[in-house]
Amino acid sequence: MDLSLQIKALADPARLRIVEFLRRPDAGCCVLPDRVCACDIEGLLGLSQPAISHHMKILTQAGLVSGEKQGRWMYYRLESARFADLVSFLQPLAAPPAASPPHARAA
Amino acid sequence: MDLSLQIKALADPARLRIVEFLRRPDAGCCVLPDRVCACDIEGLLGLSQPAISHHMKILTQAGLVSGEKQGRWMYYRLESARFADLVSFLQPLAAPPAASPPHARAA
DNA sequence: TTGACATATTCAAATCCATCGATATATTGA
DNA sequence: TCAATATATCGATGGATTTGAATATGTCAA
Repeated sequence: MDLSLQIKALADPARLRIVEFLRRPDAGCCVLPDRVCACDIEGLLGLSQPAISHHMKILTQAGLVSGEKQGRWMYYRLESARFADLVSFLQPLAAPPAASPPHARAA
Repeated sequence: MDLSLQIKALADPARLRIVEFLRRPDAGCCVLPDRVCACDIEGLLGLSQPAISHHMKILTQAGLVSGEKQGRWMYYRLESARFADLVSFLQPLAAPPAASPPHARAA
């Protein structure tokens, strides 16, 4: 529920790219319909395998992705519900403050 | 344009509270219709004045808020357009991957 | 001009974070 | 069982980040 946790998980260029890749995984060695193997992510960024594992852990702990082990491979998937939470939080901030603010001095 | 900059600016509990406060500033010593004085923010969090100044600088550099000096005081305001950018980025990720992914295997 | 006040900046300390190398665990195939 | 492979964990390191104390800058009031 700590929204800050999810935002912090996205506040890293590598993880941001991972999330975008999970949404639109172009090609890849072992891409399934809507899941992505960790090895593909490793190929995407120029990072070491432990670094990828670390980032996936952070994204998973934040609830933004979920992983499922299948044999030797780890398949990851976006958890769109959590992104919807983020959108719900940000949307009021994206609305111009035109109308009546809480402590408006009239009615 | 670096979306990561804006997300990183929000990835801090203090700054998240500041942003929420800017949207709904309940009371305060010198609150204007849709602007908030820095001194009110200092009262809100339990942080020192330099810390507040630092956070406001980061939020401003990210374009999420804008400040206007008025006499001795600094008035801050949300830049909702930037939050709209964030929403635009997150919304596709919040949509369930139901329909045809780019490399769908049928139709 | 002088004093008081609001904010910004500088500096240093402490903490956190991303990354890699080495290694561990687990799974598959022979 | 043994070798190979995919991923996770550990330990260490360098760099970024948060924070407060001290100080600077700018502005108002008298």
